[in-house]
Amino acid sequence: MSVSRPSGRSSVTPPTLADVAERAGVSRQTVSNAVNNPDLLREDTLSRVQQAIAELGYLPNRAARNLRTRASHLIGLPIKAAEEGTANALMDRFVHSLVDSSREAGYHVLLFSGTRTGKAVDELPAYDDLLRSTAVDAFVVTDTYLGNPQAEWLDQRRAPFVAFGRPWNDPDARHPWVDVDGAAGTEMATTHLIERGHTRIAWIGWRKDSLLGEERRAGWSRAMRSRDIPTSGLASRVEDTVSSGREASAVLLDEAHPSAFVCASDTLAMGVLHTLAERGLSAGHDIAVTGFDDSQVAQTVPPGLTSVRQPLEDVAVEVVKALEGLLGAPPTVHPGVLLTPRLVVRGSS
Amino acid sequence: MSVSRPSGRSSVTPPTLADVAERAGVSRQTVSNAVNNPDLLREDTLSRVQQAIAELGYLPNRAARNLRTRASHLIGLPIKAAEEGTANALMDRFVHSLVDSSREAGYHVLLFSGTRTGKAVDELPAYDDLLRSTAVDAFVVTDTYLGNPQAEWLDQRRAPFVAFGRPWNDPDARHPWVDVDGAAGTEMATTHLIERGHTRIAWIGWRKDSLLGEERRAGWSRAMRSRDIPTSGLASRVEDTVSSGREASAVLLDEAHPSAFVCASDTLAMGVLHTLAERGLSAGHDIAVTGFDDSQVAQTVPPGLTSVRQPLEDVAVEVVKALEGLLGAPPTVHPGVLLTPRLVVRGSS
DNA sequence: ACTGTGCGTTGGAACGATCCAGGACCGAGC
DNA sequence: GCTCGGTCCTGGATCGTTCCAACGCACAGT
Repeated sequence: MSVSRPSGRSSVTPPTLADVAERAGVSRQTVSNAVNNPDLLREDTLSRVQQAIAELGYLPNRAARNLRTRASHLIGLPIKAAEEGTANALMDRFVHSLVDSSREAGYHVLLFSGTRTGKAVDELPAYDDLLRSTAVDAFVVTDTYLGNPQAEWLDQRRAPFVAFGRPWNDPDARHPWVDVDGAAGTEMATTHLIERGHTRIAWIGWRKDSLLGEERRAGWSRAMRSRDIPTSGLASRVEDTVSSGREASAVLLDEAHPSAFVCASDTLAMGVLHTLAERGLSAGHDIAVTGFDDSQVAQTVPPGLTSVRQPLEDVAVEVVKALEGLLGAPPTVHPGVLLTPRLVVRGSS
Repeated sequence: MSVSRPSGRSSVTPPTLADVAERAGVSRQTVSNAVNNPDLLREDTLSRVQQAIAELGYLPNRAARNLRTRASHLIGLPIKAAEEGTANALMDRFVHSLVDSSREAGYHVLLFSGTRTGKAVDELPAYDDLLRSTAVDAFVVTDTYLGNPQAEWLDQRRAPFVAFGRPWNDPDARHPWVDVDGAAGTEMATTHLIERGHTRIAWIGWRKDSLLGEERRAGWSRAMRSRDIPTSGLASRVEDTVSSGREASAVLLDEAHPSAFVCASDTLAMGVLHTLAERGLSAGHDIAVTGFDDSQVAQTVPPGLTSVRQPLEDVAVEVVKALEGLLGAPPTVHPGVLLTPRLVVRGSS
């Protein structure tokens, strides 16, 4: 009952555990238990404390809790600049779902980016700082393409993190991951075109050193081969830019005479639409096109671009599940989750 | 020199201020000063402490610092779901720049969203929780359209925040804001079309209760009127969707025979492109079109959509400047900053 | 009556930083 | 020689929470 603070201060300072304790006539620890382990309290005590909490509008101070529990209840999410001139803006849906799922699990999402030195962006110091200053409990890493050092670095450091994307280059990586079955997506797109009567279906994908690109390509060739449709001369591998897609499709049209294109990205598919527009061909009517990611570009471009839509909302949910397993008590072995995309059919096919 | 912690623990626990102090042979407070007020130290002491810091790889514990200073060094940024089927994804550039500028000012960005109850999303409880639990120091609010209660609520609560967008509905709002001169943007677009020889230039914008939309419309009519070009019958006001843009442009083409369209958004402009495609007209060749926001859609759609590009990077920089003024010592009066966009010309005009 | 066994609750210590009041030291001034 | 003022540094208290050891109490077992 000691007056540990001058009265009248409550108008500027939020109420603390001690204030609630005094009002409810219990000790601080009991209030703490009421918040974190209600089961430990007798029913009448619990309700008395809860009423005091409600009356004062008490909410635990995060900094104090974080200090004591050695946890920040924050999840670090690195963001890269969206490339200009591409259709890639899929992070939006993912981020939003990640924020929602995280909140339900008691976490918030902290954004950060690497420091730019000249042109190259080095992200590792940023990870390091956040870890060492205990600013975040874990990371979500979204790029696990070949040669990306972050996942490996974090693994070595035994820093908790979950990857969106398989550990392509590291078969015995220990961290949890969630990914989307890209091959299944392109296979759906290709099968869809075959069912529409197409047989000469071209592939425009990424350079061979992109394992992600090779996987998507595998979906196309699997669908073709399972119906004994030849694929030779129908595949092209280029950079992920609109102009590359435009040039590749022009060459393919001249040399292989396809009636449809399956692309590894919406960006490449937009390149195909450029070629068609230049030649006075109509997408969907004369030549069919499918993309990948169901970007806003795919949704709005006339006549609508058929595209493979990744279940980013579900990915985020799985990522948070994995994070909970990582940070919670049970040392669960979370191997990896593979989700299946779906095809959104629009006017371009 | 007291052994305040069991040895061997340093391998798992990051070094603390006390560790650095012991190694450098100074008190904790001196280390703290070396980090926060280097001027107070004698030169040789400072370098000795700095060396100890470097050797141990010390970084201040965020939670402890936050607890003591009653600040989280976090800035809350609410995110809304990007609407499907529109071209609006402009947050990407803004967020990235905000993260970068914030880091330079010593802050990180915390994402949050409202809790969905049924269909409506109520964000105010989320703001309230973050404030009361001292999880963030300030907010950045990005939607200040009419009827948005957040800015007003925060103002009343005297919570520190900066708005991206003018306080349209509250002339005597006290908070700092940063905005882009939309009228200047549409005026540039319209003038550009006039210089290309167009005289019948139509406007497709938003419903009248959108002050933001009315401002953009004013830029169009200002450019027209300053050259004595009549505007009657050439304006349309609809919802911000692709289909609305398509329908509005179809009606305008039939009734007013414009040779060019200035649109309040890329989404509406895409609607125009749909109409043109349906009628076998060529954007840029037969009919000129301009959009607003320079979205990825504008950048990738054939033949390229001329669009007004907001200086989002600069907006973020100004927002952080305002935040620093708000949270720093000097109670600066930061009235409001208005930036000018620029026109990115592409094939559609 | 005496000892164990839970349950519900308690007060002190700790997390790691900063705030604050004051101490050691040194040269200047009378 | 003594005080004074300033610079540089120190040790204790504190922020608000959770961890930890232990305590009072009611009840069951020998």
